[in-house]
Amino acid sequence: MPELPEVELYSRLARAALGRTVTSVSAPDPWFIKGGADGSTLGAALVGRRLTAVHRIGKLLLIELDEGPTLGIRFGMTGTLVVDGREAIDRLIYSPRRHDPGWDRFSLGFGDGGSLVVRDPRRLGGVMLDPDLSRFGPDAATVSPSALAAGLRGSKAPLKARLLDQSRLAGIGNLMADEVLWRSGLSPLRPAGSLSTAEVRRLKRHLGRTIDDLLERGGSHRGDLMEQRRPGGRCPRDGFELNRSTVGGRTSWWCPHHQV
DNA sequence: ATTGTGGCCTGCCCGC
DNA sequence: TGCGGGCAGGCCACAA
Repeated sequence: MPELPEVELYSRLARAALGRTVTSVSAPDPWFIKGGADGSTLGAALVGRRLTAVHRIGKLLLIELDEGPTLGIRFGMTGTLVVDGREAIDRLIYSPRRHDPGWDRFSLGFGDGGSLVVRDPRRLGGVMLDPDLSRFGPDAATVSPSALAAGLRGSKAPLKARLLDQSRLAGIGNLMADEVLWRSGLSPLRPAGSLSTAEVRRLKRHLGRTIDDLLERGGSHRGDLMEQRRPGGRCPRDGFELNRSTVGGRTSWWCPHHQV
């Protein structure tokens, strides 16, 4: 599903549209437009503008337009980005493989005939103008060790819940949280504030490596733990049967032996 | 303020 | 063969 690695790949794909001018906006699904805008306000804000920059913060894609607003795109659980008919990701877990044109929830048409399309079967994503960035914590890909420690300090919430909290640390979703905790040897149930300095360092190290690996492998579902996230699944490291329960409101799998 | 819960969305999979 | 219930999780509103 679209977590930090997927959205990073989307942002790289979106850069193919830099410098082009928007000539049309299609927003057939009012539900998909967030923040009080609608199809006509989006059209008025975007048509005639040139794409000047693409950024990412956490799971949010940001597209800047010259002398215009910033377009924010969220991908929810099943959203993909398609530029000039090309997709950034060959397969998205939990998302249907077939294609229904009705799943194209928003698109920009460019003067050269190309397009940028947000495709989202389950409609959990959305687009907005000038998203509020103040509600995001530091991006998980670039967070400093001290900022990570500050984000965990003093919290009694389960470590995994804290990692999923986008206002504390932006970009981690359910699958990557399980993968990082498994690699770090930390239980998702540990109170976030109970980690020692050494454990925070270890978490930070594995966070960086996990993001690098998943980016290279092409998605958050390509983790080493993924295949065993199922009933009867066993820890790839030591063979113990994995625990499964809901932590932070999400289905969680972890090794009862080496994740402590 | 912090933490936890439930609901939204919809396609898919399993059992009957 | 068709059908219905359960499941998936990012995000938000709301409660304690």
